[in-house]
Amino acid sequence: MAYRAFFALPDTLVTSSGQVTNAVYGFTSMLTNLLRDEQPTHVAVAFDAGRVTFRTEQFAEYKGNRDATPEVFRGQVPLIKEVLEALRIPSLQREGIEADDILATLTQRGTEAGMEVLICSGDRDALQLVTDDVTLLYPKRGVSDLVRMTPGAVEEKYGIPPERYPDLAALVGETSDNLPGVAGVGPKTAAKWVTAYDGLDGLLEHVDELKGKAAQNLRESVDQVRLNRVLNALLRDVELPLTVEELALAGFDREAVHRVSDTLQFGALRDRLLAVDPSAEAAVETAKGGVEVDLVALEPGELAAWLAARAGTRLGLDVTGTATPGASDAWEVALAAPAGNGATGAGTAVVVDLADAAPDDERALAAWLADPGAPKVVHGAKSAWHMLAGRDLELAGVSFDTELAAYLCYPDQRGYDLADLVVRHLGRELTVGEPEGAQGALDLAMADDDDPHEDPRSRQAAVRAVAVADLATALTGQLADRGADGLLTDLELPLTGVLGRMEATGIAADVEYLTELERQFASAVADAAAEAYDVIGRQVNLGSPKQLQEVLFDQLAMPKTKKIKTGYTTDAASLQDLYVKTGHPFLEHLLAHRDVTRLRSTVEGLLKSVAPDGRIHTTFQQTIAATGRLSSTDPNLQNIPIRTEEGRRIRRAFRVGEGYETLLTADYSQIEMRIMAHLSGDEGLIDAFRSGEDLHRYVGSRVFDVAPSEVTPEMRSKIKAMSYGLAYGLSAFGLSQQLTIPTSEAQSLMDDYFTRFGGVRDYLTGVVEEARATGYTATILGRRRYLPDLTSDNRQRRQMAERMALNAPIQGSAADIIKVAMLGVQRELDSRGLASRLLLQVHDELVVEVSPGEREAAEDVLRTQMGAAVELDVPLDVSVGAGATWHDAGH
DNA sequence: GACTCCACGTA
DNA sequence: CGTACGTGGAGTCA
Repeated sequence: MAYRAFFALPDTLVTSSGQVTNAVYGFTSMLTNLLRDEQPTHVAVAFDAGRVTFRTEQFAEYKGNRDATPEVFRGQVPLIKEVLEALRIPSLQREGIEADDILATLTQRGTEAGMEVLICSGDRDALQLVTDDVTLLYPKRGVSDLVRMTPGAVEEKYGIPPERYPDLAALVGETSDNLPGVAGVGPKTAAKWVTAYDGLDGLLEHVDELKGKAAQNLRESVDQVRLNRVLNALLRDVELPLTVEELALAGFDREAVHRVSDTLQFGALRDRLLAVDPSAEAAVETAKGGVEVDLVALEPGELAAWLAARAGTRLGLDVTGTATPGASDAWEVALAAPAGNGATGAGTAVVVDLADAAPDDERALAAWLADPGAPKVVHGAKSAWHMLAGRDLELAGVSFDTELAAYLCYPDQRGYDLADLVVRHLGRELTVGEPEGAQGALDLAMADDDDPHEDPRSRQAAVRAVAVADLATALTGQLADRGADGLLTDLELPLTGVLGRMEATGIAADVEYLTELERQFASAVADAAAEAYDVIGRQVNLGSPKQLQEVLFDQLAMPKTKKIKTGYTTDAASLQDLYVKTGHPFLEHLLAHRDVTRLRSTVEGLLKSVAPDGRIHTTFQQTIAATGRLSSTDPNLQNIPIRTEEGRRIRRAFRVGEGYETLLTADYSQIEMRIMAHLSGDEGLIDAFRSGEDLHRYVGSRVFDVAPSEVTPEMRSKIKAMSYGLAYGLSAFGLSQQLTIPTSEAQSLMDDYFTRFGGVRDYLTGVVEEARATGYTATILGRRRYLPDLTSDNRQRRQMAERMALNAPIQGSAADIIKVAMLGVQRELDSRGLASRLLLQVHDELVVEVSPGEREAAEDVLRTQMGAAVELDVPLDVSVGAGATWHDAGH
């Protein structure tokens, strides 16, 4: 069936890392439909074990006409087995035996056990197994269109009962098995003979009585026919490691289903798959039983006592509201003691409606939330912090964050949705357990609006709070297994508060200036477009790569660029290249148009993001980057232009705010190279940093074997490109492209580099080897990234994973360091009573808004805390700049 | 409207 | 055939 899927589906079904998935996708899809439509109680999947079987021993040419199994298919077989493992469906195979023999054996045993049996196979030999209790689902077309072959259907199609089918096949032959049939004998003749003589044996006994050409041919190939009959008989007594009872569907390993769906990039198929999980129903039923949450309806004023009764217990906390930095609000708070404590196994929860809580309860809640000694578990502490801050409620004492914990355990995952984590780690669905007597959500919705305990949304909040508390227990162990408990407690969790403050503060924007900038960029866009249209004599959408391809490669017949999925690339590097080759003025205007369009859209985005307070509040994502970096969204303030003068104009729009003295920026110089020096222990590189000499000049003098003063700017830039490239797994080819030099020259440059800095080479090869052995890379603070693809059979996937393994410890350690520094900076600003405040982080840079008179103190805090974040074998160099705008504060 | 692809900005 | 991100526009599909 997998093989059929392989041919039925296009090989363009491929993951982003290049793994073709048509066979595994098609197979899984078919299996999903079977599970859904047939509702089997027991399932197994049989595999062929190899080309050599007992049949090839009896007839060397058996299946000898088959081409070698395509590599692209073969590579997917282990993936199919992974899927099956996740579904807890046994895979069976045996050396020397074919899959259909295993199916025949299982059919035999199942029938003996009184079961009804369904066989799904593309091999017609399986027809012989069909009985009143056994149906063959035979693929008609592709893999989704299955015909139910019952005894009646076999009879109708072949004119014989199923048990006679092998007799017929022996006479007709089987092309796909390379079994020759009797010349001139097709299914019609064969069926007639088999019926007339009551089977093949009867026929062969009376072979001399038959008349005609076909009969003559039969007499000449009796031996082959007998052999065919022996070979096409399926074995029904293969020794198997499992009994049929052991094939009972156990329910999916949902975590594994998610994991394998992640790697295979199953989207809709993942959902279809999870929807047919036989265990899901059980989970939902449990929830319906109402054992998940016991939502206590407190009388006004009772919250303090409820909390006091649970003093010291870690409670789950769920805040409902909106977490828009600078405009956040909280509406409702749910608190829960974890399930499993009470006799019923249900979590106990209370819900506080912030809009109309009794003053006593409000005070009790505020005190508990702000109490650092009252431990809390949250899913997404930063959001909760924002929402509560919107109500002037302080949040402290968060001892666990299930979102951050899941991120630290599985940093490569796309998201950490609470419902998904609950399913993965608790084997439950995040559904509202219905209270005793209630008929459903509709009744709940129609209940008294004023009582939060009757509101389904309140119950949902309570369920989340319980789930978070339970999840914390499950994830605590996993976190400890990965040695990441310290990272959570000492780094990521305290950082949420720092980030929350930064986001809430925002950075002041000069709206008038931005508006004027937008006007200028917009007019430059129009000019560039007009000139471009003029050159080619027509108007096209310059923002459409598709239309540009027509202009460049059809109308102007320019040389083709690098191929991409949708034709040929029109990216800036290629356009520049084309311009050098053709000197065509259209390209000049097009490139200018691109630049200025981009700038305009950046400015537009910023203008849209300015909040009523005149500041831009980004959101720092703490659980996105697999290396441990932060990312910035809505808007992204980590990719504001800096390289070109035009772009730098945008940085002037970020200003020191009213009532503050100046902006201060502090960045680490060459932090990644310093980490490389530290991790590799390469003495040359360490000396380079200790010498205080310009790094690239120093390295250049060693590689080119000249005095540092002799290093030309050209040499220096080559060295710089290579040094940074090394941390990304740059190849000689990549280097040659970047520097526009021959690959051979790039290769010898790299060779020379590694001769001088052997420690770097040893480190880089060592880090990949170690990651392959352990399965993960680690940063200096022990942040892990798991890279299962390091042992992939697929070269593209493997090499991609190798480059990730090279980069992750370096980029990730830099991320660790600046996070530690941020905690230190915040702590020092607070303890010294300074009003200056952190605004932004851009991977190796911090931006601070300085309160009047604190210029020197703030700079001291930045230099000290950033410089002392960790102890490396090389100094951490920090450079600081000040100015009224981000541009002027830069350096 | 949801999604993918391309292109491009940052470190 | 260099890692890590986020965004906006074009194009496509249901």
